[in-house]
Amino acid sequence: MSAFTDKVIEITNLIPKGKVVSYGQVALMAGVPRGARQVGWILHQFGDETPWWRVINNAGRISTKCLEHDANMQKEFLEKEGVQVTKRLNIDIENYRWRPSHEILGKLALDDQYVFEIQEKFSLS
DNA sequence: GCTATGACAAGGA
DNA sequence: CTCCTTGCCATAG
Repeated sequence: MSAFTDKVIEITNLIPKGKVVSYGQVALMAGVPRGARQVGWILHQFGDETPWWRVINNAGRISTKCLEHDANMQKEFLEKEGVQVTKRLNIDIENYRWRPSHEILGKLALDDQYVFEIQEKFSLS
């Protein structure tokens, strides 16, 4: 396992119940700003040890294709936690997005400058 | 070391 | 809003 993989799993486990994040956001926090695709790939492999259903794409849509853990299952998991999901698998991501505190970001072995950039990016919109 | 493969993202049609 | 294209980058083979 690489450091990147460890980070992704660690971060995913930090997502609070009832909140969601985008793949790109996880990648950003893991230190690879454009590693969104890898995040999806990793969650597919380690889905049994992470709350993978709290990670969706930035368009607010569920995009899993996995037969073992399909979109309908993810929809039910989220609704059970209080997250509204439409029949078209749409989610108001900005309303449920998890905005990690500076303390949490600091524990991810990231330098302060990087942490600052992340927070600045998510404080917008 | 090189190519193929995505549970993505963003911008254009 | 929905499709399509291009850019991305860690893994697998």
